[in-house]
Amino acid sequence: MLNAQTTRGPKQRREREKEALRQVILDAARELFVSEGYENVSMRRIADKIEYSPTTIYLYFEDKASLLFAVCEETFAKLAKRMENISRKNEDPVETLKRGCRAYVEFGLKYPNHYRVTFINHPDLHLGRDNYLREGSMGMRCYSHLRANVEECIKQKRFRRGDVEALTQMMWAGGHGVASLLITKPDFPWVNKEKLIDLMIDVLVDGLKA
Amino acid sequence: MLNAQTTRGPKQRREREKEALRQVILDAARELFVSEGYENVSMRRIADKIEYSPTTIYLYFEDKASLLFAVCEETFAKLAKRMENISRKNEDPVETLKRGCRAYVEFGLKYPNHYRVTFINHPDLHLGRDNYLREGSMGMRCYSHLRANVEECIKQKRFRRGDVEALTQMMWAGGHGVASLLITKPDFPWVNKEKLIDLMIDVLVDGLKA
DNA sequence: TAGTATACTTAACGCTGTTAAGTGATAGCA
DNA sequence: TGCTATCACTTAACAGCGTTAAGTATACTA
Repeated sequence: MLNAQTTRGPKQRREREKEALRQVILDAARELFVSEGYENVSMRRIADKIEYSPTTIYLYFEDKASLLFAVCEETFAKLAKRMENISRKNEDPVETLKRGCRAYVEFGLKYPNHYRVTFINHPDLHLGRDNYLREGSMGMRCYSHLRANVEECIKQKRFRRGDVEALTQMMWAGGHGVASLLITKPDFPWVNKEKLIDLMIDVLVDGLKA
Repeated sequence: MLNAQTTRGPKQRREREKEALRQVILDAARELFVSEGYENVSMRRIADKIEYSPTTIYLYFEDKASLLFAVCEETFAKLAKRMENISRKNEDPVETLKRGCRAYVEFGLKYPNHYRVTFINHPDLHLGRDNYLREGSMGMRCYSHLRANVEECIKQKRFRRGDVEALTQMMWAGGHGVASLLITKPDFPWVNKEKLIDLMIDVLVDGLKA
């Protein structure tokens, strides 16, 4: 029984090739989505880039939104990793929370089109396809991490208020407000971006402190 | 010279009729945009609704985005009025600021599709068509009003910090963060909406207080 | 009353996401 | 080794989109 449950053989080779093409499609889509924005990229353009016919993509992804969803999961995973690194380095929970929020906003500013499609636009939302923050997703992992941060601050009695869930959502909303406005309204006469980010985080934390 | 610079006559009548049709188009567009969202409404659907051919719309508006822009101006005007009413009623500037922010967020939640197109989505943004907050626009009027609110708080030494512009933008970002997340992620397990709104505003103001 | 300007429509262009049907190679079995 | 069925992929098409060029009546002017 040499070939039972092996990773070799023609069947396995084809499976690997399928997986490889899936990744090629995903890479092409990510590159185009990030550089030009979801709405400005057509399935035909992605197909052109990888030198396959447009319909081939549909053999690997249900539709355009699914493609976007897969790309977003990768992005979220990166962000989650980044935030977890910050937690490991720092001891003070309040400082960790601040740095985490900062990392979140700057991540958004660094990859604006990515942030757009992941946190702002949500195409086909109204159709109940809001998978981006479902249980077990990378987005939820980011949220849970932020939540743990906030919880630690409360546990150590650094905050005056105690509703973990509400406080987490408020911190998220504060970061998202700054990030999304800076991204979607680049022509507005903003004060210095870094200053605005710091101000939001500092004021929120100040307002919470015991 | 009875007819010199009069408001009557065939020429004037036609002008009035033109203006009337413009408003009919605008009303139809607003209704569809608000109930179904900008992206899900086609020019042909608007045309059907008013029983004209699609091309007629282009005699009154440059393109779909212009139509949206006109609708947004109306929305902004409503919001501006609402905020100005609050200022007139209240004496305490901090309370006024809080109520103004609250009004802003609740306005967004009441007209989510309107808020989407006005503050979140911005189609054709990347093409430099970000007219929504240009000088003299209704959007800018709202912002200026908020700014005046903040300025009054600072003048009366109710706040610890003094950068009017930065503080205004932070308050806006806080409100926008809550509004946009609640609108774009309705499936997320939010805490009570009212509570989240109040929390954000209270914590921000607390963090600013002298 | 003839001619022109105005208000609107018809038909089309080049896109879009998506799908049904078709093709050609390959793998497994007789 | 030869047949068949499966698999990976493509071609062609559908129904829709925003937008525009060209055409047609109608109403006003001279």
